[in-house]
Amino acid sequence: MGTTQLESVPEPKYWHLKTVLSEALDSEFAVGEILPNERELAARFGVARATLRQALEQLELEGRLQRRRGVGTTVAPPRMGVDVGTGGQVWPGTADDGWQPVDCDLAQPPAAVAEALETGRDEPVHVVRRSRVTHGQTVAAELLYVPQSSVPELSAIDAPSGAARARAVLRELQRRELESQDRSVELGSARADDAKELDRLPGAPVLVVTTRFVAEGRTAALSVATYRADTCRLTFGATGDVEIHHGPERQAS
Amino acid sequence: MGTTQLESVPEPKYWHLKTVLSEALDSEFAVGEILPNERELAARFGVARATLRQALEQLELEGRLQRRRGVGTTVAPPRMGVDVGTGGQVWPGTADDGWQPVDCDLAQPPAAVAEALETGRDEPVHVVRRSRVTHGQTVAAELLYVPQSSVPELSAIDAPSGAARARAVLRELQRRELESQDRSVELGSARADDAKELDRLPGAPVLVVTTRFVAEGRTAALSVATYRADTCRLTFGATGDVEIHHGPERQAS
DNA sequence: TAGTGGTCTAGACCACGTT
DNA sequence: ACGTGGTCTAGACCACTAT
Repeated sequence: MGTTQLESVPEPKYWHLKTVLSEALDSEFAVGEILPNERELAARFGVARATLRQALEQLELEGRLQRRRGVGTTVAPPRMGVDVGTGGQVWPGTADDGWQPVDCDLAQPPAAVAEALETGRDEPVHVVRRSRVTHGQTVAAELLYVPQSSVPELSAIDAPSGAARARAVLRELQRRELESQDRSVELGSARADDAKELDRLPGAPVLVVTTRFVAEGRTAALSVATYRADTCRLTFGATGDVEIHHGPERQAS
Repeated sequence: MGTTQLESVPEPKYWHLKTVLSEALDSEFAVGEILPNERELAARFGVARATLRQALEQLELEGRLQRRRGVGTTVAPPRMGVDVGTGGQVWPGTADDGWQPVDCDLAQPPAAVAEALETGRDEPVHVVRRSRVTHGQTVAAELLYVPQSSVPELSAIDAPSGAARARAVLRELQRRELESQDRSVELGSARADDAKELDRLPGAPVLVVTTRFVAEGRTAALSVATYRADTCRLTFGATGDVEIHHGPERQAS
């Protein structure tokens, strides 16, 4: 037969689109460049806008694109390597690692956190909020849960709340001896408050890094940090400059 | 005024839906239970099917649901903790960690990999494929790139390819002294082949763990492992049984 | 063959940032 | 005010799994 094998394996349109766009990004666009808008791209490829969006969503998930409402779709720079677990075993706030205390108050933690901290169900704990800024961008938001028993000498008079109190809690925590820590990473979606801090929409994909700090045989603190999954590559160990990435990258003029 | 504050902050429908469903999952459904189908759920909530699907997608991303074409939507068990980086610094294949060699052949690596390996552009390297099985489920697929210079004594006669050769490459690799290794984690989407191995659709969200093995000052091997993001929580360090999770969970009868 | 989730369409309106 | 991406609808058909 003279027929070429058309769609004998019906690859989804959005998948094929994604491939085509991905190659175009490598060869025809520079980092920071603005793509044509969705309606035009859809028309150009002869698909419905929803289908085009499905392809764009995937590319954004992979960190190739950045979309902003009211602005447009731009070509994203390669993901930045963000070091997690500097030097292995240190209390939070010890190193100058880009974490900035935001505020702190006393609140009842979620049930799952209370369980990990081995505190009573209704016992309030210190909740320290911090945000991490790298290369001028907020890449992570953290909630650090510290049981009152972990910082017994904290004076309530110092500051009732706010960044000053956050620093005080961290300072008291660092006076204890850190036995060990363990960490886990999983995929999540940004809660409304985290999303705002990270300059993303609610539900945006994030990498949730949970760290448990152990001192004197007990969980002395629990950190839940949410990193922007689109722009961050979490690195562990010495050098964080390994670049495993797609093709050529140029800079927008 | 007698008006209640209706939608003064117009929260998206799918977002609200997600919240409602999430609570229902906690209180009214058991792990493994099958939800009503999408058309019925959409009708029940009075939304279009696409909107309902947007909520389900998010819940699946968070590991709360599992959807299978032709079958239905089921309540997912809590994510399993998968240890990454057992004992810190060991060659792949040393520990009994659930990794199984699949096959191996000589191929030209992607440009980015060749760069990290510091091999010549067109120089073929050993590509070992392995898959990791935990609790009876394939949770990860790996491509391990090993330059020929890292396993100089590998005899070509042993086996031309296949699992036997994969084991041979690993064995030779383990004879060298491992200096250090560094690792990074980022979000990706499954390529077609990985997706098949992981029993997911192409484009499914995965956690990509890249490990660089250093021996004699050079990158002796590079591992790119893709983990199912929906079912896995990657753990680092001693105990991997910290459970930071949502509400109550029951078991399906 | 029946029922499920996956893909796709062609519209509409809304929220947001810029001008 | 305008243009962007974000949300939503009401359909249609397809691919897969189980019976």
